[in-house]
Amino acid sequence: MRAAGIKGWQGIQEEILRRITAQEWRPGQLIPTEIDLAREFNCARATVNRALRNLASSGIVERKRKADTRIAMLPIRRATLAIPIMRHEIERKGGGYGYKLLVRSCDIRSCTASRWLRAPADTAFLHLQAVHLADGMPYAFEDRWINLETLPRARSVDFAQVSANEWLVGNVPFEAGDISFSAVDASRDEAMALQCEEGQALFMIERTTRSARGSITAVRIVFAPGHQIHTEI
Amino acid sequence: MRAAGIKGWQGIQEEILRRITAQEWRPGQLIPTEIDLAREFNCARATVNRALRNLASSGIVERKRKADTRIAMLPIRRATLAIPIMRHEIERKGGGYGYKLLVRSCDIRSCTASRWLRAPADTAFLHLQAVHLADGMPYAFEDRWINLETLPRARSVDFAQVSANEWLVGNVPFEAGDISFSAVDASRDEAMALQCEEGQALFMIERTTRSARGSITAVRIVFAPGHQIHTEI
DNA sequence: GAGTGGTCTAGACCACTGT
DNA sequence: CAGTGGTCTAGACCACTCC
Repeated sequence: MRAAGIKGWQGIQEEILRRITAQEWRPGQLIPTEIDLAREFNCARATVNRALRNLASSGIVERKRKADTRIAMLPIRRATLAIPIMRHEIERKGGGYGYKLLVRSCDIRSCTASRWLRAPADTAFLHLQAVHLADGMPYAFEDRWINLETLPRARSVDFAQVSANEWLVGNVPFEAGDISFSAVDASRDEAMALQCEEGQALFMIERTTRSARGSITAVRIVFAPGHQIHTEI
Repeated sequence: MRAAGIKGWQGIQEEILRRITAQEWRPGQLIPTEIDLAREFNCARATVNRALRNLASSGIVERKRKADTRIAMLPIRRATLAIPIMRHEIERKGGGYGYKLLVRSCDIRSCTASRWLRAPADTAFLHLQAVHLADGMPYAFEDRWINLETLPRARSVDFAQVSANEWLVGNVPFEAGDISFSAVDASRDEAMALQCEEGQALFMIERTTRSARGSITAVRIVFAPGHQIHTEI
């Protein structure tokens, strides 16, 4: 007979969480093996596995093979946050989307961009600057470098109508990359583009993306004052 | 015979990603059912399910039951970021951790905090302000409200030695909550606590946590200038 | 070498949802 | 009502790692 209320892998997950928060299992402690838990909960090992795998992806437990059975948390949590396309984000908030290209320079060499994208120093880039608008008001300012060695097609694209953001989504092999979030004081250019005061605090996202063939693009996006991103745990 | 190189649920995932980026399957389009894919890849449906479930959790595909079979992406990506304990974060960066409690006020009523935590207007709170230090330098300033109705134990805790951050981890039932990230101009208090200029751009995290018994705590953390959080996709 | 987690399979039942 | 994804089971093999 299974304990009352323990149903499915989610039920098992909840029971494990309960034991952790009730201090029955303490941070750093090893917990029983999948087989033992399956016996206890009277279910298949795969079900326990699913629960523990999910807990591991949330950072609640750590799993290694063999005697490093399962270690309970050294408490870290993971939050997942959505990285939408700018136009979708604005339209979801009920705003009318607008886009204005400010700068488009082809075949630029930039040490900064090369280092950022870990590309050879003489790599040719397409440099773009643009503003995304919500109901006509500046929403975000985007400063982007596109690697023309790995993405020569971009050379012939006029980014006046379609933002690089959207074009890349539809035209680029699946990407990996890093993302950073931080806060910066608005530079003169950014203040001008976003119609805010110089020095105002702006939320910034920097990201690089790369494919199997090499680095693709690096972008720095600063949002109009007050922007925030939100997620639930 | 299975197609060359397609092995396991990860292989299936990669093949699906390849088809998406190769434009064989386009954003918004329905893709074959699990059963059909299992036949094609010559594997069990559970294996296909695992691949598709993972893609769904990354935001690459959307899944609904029945005819809303599987819709390929309206391209959103999800990043997961770690939410560590302040002390661990600082120590991982190689800094010596320090902590200084600035304010501790018990049985405070605050309309702002009540609204923030969706608690009744006359809820009693414990109000804390503290600074986290890395190698003696201000690292983050924390302004926290703890709901004494749901967590009366907190009343008797002296948070001078152990940060609320850590105490809560070890003493509070498993939590849900929201997190927001934004950028703010340093207030006078924050500038003082962080030894920076008033008005400087600071990275801010706001989060609330709640348990089954009700809301627990709300906290606003501002980091010293230059702080950034990082993740990979 | 033995034990553990990672994964796969073949089959099954259920819940939801569009027709 | 029928079809789809969500989940569970019982059994199996493999890779890695600790002893």
